[in-house]
Amino acid sequence: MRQTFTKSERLCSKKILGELFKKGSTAVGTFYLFPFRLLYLNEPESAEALPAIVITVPKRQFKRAVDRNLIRRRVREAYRLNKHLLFPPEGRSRPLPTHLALLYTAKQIISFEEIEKGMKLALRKL
RNA sequence: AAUACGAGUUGUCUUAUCGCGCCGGCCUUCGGGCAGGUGAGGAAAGUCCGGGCAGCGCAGAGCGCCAUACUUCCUAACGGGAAGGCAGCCGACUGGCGACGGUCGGCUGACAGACAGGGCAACAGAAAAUAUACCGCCAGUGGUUGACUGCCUGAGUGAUAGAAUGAUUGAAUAAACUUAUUUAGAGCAUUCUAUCACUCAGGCAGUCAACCACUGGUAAGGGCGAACCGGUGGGGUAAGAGCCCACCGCCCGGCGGGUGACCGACGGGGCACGGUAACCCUUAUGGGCUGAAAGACCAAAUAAGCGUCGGACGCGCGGCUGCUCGUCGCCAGCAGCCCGGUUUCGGCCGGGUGAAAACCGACGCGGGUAGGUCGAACGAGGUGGUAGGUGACUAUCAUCCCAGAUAAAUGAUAAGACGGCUGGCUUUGCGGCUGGUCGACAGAACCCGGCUUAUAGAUUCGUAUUGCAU
Repeated sequence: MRQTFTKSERLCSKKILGELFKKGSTAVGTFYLFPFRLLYLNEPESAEALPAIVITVPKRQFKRAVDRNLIRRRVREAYRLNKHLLFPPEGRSRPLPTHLALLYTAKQIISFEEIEKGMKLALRKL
């Protein structure tokens, strides 16, 4: 599959974001896997589309906008290059999430290889 | 050449793979696809000033609040900038006995007003705001001490003169060498007297010095302080003092120069007028408030409301008069009308009459949520030339179009180059080969003009110092 990352794959709606980050919601699945915390949401009616994702980097940890930009771009690249793992050749056992949030939780800027490693594990787990 | 300081410029590059936003073009099964173009900064940062723009507010005036504060200019505007003035500091040269000044260069300055008014000033110090007098200096008075001078008294010493006594010596005489006597002279010693000198003691007087006390003069000097009532040199004085003089500084005056801040020489005044306005205050000037999450528009959903249509349900049953129709009654239609109670009025209640509304559905309007569009990328615009201006800057001509996202693009990875640091091998050396590591500060968000702050490295110019060569 193509390694694109278009607008439809980005989660922009404030409403869905609010739903995703609402505490205690049963519809939201979550797990932690270094260096990310993942939040995801299923909506059955939109079946085979790619999920819309959002990446967050905490401002508390990284004061400079330059640093946050760098991390976000690395994470995005890691997702873009590895999102084919969401569609294993033997077929999915669980329904594909429609909305996905990637929260960067590491305390410092880490290299692209490490981010990619974590991203692969996370996508396989999904 | 190196280093330091100041002013400026710049602030990594290339290729490959996979991607992203925007633009117009083509294709499209309307989901999108294709190739092309384009895509972070000097500070995009801080959000400290100023403006554009937008909404709201707004008769006029006053008070309050905030900001600014040497002058002139620049600018859309500014708390920004330019040029200039003044003050302070530093450097070089230079004049003067000195206080202090002159010229050039650099740096710094919230640099309006302290006779409009009020307030404040720790500690130290004698004294801190109508000055004062601690030490000191000077004069006078009194006392003490000392020194000197003069006089008086007493004592001592010495000298001179006289007298007395004593021995000695010379001469003469006598006697036996020696001795005796006489005589005069000389000096010596002692004593006394007188005079003189010196020393000591005492007294009196005077002068001087030191100390103490008091009275007065003084503010030169010392000392205190952030600051204390002009400074220097001379005269003057008991000591001193603008007390007097010259100069320096200050104040006042008109004159001249400058757009102005201010400057200049001249004349006058012996000199007063302390600091703090970053305490209140005064004066002058400016400021309406809020910010693009402003604001405008489109608009799924959806509440109230409105309109149209349709449906369903309910109401209709009181009285009188007249007219019409009618053979009369009954019935029907038309027209008109109120009645009672309370109340100041408006009006209210009940009844009556008439009308409307109330229910459901559909559609439309309206409204505006999700979402979207604009605001919002041609501008106080960039670059170059010409002209004006000391300059900030302005005018004009030519030329260019240069990010536009919106949970927010401008990237990720790899390789190489370049530069810095560093290790190894090699070379007399220049250098060569090879490995490692690092490549600053920092990411547009409505747009401009400034200010401030951050910044590895490279580089230009100027100044200073040092080294080398000539």
